[in-house]
Amino acid sequence: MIDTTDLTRNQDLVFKALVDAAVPLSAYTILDRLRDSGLRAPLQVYRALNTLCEKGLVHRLESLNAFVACARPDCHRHETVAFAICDQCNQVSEFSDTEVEARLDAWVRGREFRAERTTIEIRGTCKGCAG
Amino acid sequence: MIDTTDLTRNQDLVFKALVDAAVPLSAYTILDRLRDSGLRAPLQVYRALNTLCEKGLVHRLESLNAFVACARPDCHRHETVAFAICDQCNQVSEFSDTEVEARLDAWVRGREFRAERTTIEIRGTCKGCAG
DNA sequence: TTTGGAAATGTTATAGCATTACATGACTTG
DNA sequence: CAAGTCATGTAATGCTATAACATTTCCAAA
Ligand SMILES: [Zn+2]
Ligand SMILES: [Zn+2]
Ligand SMILES: [Zn+2]
Ligand SMILES: [Zn+2]
Repeated sequence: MIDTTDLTRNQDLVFKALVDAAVPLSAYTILDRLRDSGLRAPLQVYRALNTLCEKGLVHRLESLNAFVACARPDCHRHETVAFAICDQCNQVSEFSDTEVEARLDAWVRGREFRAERTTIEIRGTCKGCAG
Repeated sequence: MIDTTDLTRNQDLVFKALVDAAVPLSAYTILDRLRDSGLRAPLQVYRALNTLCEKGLVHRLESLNAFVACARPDCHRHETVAFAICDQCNQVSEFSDTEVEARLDAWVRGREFRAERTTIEIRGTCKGCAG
């Protein structure tokens, strides 16, 4: 289980901003929303985001250059998490698939490639927006 | 099979720069390497890259903000291509796995999500660099 | 041959994302 | 207290990508 009690002030502000948004936010959007709370510079946000990502409370979405609060407290049981991202409403669905993990792992092991971090992002349109 | 004969001047320059490099390059690195060939502005490179990506001759690597020449002339038979990227030597291995595609497709179809573009990128260390 | 449309190009400026460098402060531990 | 570590503050800079607009090239239809 993930611990949210030992966050510093800035980390807590950034995390709460992402949880409130419920959709991915860029670092600069987070900064704008936290200026009234005292944040002044991008680096304050990026530092908090780095720590939050390391703790697994936040995920970086590479194809958006944005960050989203983790939707699944147990996602750390998986090495790899996948994201389905709706380009209309920005909703993100986070999931994992052990078979996908196994196939990718088999591929890299077969080539003696040491995997550190895997990104899986599906961009498209969600059910509600396609309707 | 992919056709490389109908490229415009700028597209051809950018494509050859990527083929020569054999590793991913950022748009600005490409621009630097092509200044002697007449390119002056980022947009000239980005426009060529967009076209090359649409044709499937080039892939964008989201986790690097960089571009790489397609290594597999037949990769278009697959909706989805995966990349193993060595952070030491920058070598990229491009592959596809129909089972991975099928599992991801099953997930999105189950939620009536319409997938447009899927990114799979594995960052790590290749066999040669791990020693 | 002319003409009109589509696509590519050239150029400047600007917007958006991320890090470097350095100084300061808070807190712990011996 | 002194030293070490971690978080913070601030300014400056660098990297990535697009907007806006003018011009040129090419090709096909009239
Ligand atoms: Zn998660
Ligand atoms: Zn949607
Ligand atoms: Zn390819
Ligand atoms: Zn390597």
